[in-house]
Order: sequence, then structure tokens, then C-alpha cells
Amino acid sequence: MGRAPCCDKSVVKKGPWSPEEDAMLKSYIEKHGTGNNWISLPHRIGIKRCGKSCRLRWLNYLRPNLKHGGFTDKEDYIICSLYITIGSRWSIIASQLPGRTDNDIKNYWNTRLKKKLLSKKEKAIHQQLRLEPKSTTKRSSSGQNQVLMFHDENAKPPLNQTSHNQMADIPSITSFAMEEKIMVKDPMFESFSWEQNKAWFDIDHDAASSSHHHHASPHLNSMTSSSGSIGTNSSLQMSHYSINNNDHGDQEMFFMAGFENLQAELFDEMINNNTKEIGMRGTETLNVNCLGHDINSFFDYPLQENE
DNA sequence: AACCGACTCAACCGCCTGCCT
DNA sequence: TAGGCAGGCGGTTGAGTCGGT
Repeated sequence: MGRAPCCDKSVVKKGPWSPEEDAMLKSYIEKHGTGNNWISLPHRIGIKRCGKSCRLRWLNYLRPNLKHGGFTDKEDYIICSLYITIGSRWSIIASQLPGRTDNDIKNYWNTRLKKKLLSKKEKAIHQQLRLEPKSTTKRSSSGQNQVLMFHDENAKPPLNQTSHNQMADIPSITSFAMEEKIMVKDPMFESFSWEQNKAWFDIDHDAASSSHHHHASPHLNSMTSSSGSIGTNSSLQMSHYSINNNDHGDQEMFFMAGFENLQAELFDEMINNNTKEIGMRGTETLNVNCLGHDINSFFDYPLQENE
């Protein structure tokens, strides 16, 4: 026995929206708002659509100040960084990109951005296989998925020294390092920024309140509280998660988990050409130094911005 | 011009959560 | 406290489009 449908499927219209329907929905919401009830909205407007369909149409297409297509390198970077740290929580990622919808970002990631990363990685691997025939190939032991890593023990950099390994542009775990200096000061993404010795990450509860798809990542509160301090401003419906740098170990571990899973996903598609579900991906704990250096190798966007 | 496979993305589906009674 | 309902989410689908042959 399944759940009762939210509307009578035999009555409501499905499929693409007509310009007339768009105009009616837009006009009504601009004049009267949604009335905090999407289910009754189509009846009030007089259109034969499911309330959920109206909501989706408004949020993804009709509401003001939406941007479609034309993702910038900066947006690529932010999407990738957040995907690594929090997984496929598109609504949270979208909350960091003004004018973008979760659906847009999800589509963009699945159809373009992942391939973009993949092609760069593939290119680098071919280069590696040609240039570094003596490198050993290992499998990571952490995480649900086995991750192929080209790992050269001798090339492992010392801690606190950010460097790439010999894998051309492939960011791998061996190139992981911590640094004290923090960067990124971007007025466009005010809630996604860092400062000296601390990183923070604001979650908009309107967007994140239903972060219940726990298969994608660990739990936000427990994870952040274990690795840093948390402050909450409930009046603004925003939580301010600050992460102190004295927890390098945790940040390192969590970031690596996320990064490994991205690697796993890319390798999986590239080598096995299948799309099986990747399990736990990293954490909400951000380490901008790692992201700033390693992920940057995928993008043209300059991460170390000059003041 | 016709066909076909690849790609894109708007829209739907079903599940989970939180709120209300 | 339990049950029902609406909102919100991520995953998936499929119609339309594009490009190659």
C-alpha cells in the first residue's frame, strides 16, 4: 500500500508548461504570493496542475533573478568544492550560488561538469602513464569504495608543504597538505568564505532544513561539532559553522574522504564506465587550503585572489 | 534529406521530514 | 503520542535538440 497521491493524477495536466500557464502562475504569485500552500494554489489560480508541479515551475523557472546556463569557472569551482565536501546536496550548493537552482546545478554537474573533470583527469593519467612508468599503483583502504591511487612514496610531500605530486594535474591524496594561510574573499559568495586560522560555512536552514538524505554524507552537526565550534543565529535561520585550525587531523581526514570519493567516482566512470552509487562522501568540514590548492588544478579560476 | 545516437534539461516520482491537529 | 498532510529534496526520465553520417 503506497502513499496517497498529492493530487488526482487523472485530472491534473502533466508535461511541459504552456506560456499561458506560466503567465497565470507568475502573475498570481507576484500579486498574491503562494499563501504558504502549494497544493491549493492551482485551484486558486484556475490551472489544472499539481501543486508540486507549480512549486517546481516557479522555483526553477519563473521566479525572478534566475540565471540559466553559462556557468563560470568560479561557479564550477564552488560546485566542485562543495560537492566534495557535502556530496550531492544540491539545494545547499545552490544556496551558495545566487540565481542558480538546485535542479540546474544538478543537471550541470551530471551532464557537463563531471565530464569536464573527467576529461582533464583522463588526460593527466595518460600523461602519467607515459611519463611515470615506475610509479606504483595502490588501492586506498578507506571509504566504502576502493580508490585507485597512483602513489609514489618517495614523492610524498612533508606536511605543511603544499605541492603536487608527480601526477601532472591529478590531485591525489599524496599532495595533501595543510597551511595556515587562508584566502578567498568574495563578495559574491558572502556566506562561503574563510579567514586566518579559521574556516566557516553558513547553512541556510530554509535550504538545508530537509538535509535528510544521509546516505550522501555524514551528519552536519555531529561532524562540525567534533571538529570545531558552532554558533547559531536562529533569528536569521542561519547556522554559522566555524572550524578551527587546531583540528587539522579531523579536517584532513574528512577532506580526504570526500576527495577520495570524487576520485572514485571519476575513476569509476572512466575505467569501468558504470554509474554505481558512490557511498559516503566526505563531510561538511571544509578545508579551504586543500580545496584551494588541489581542486584548483582542475580549473582555470584563480583561487589565490590578490587583495 | 533522412536517420540515428548523444546530449540537454524541464519535469516528474517517490521518499523523508517537520508541522499541525 | 500518533497520524495525516504539505513541503522539500535528490534521483530519474523522456521529449526535444543537435551533430555526425
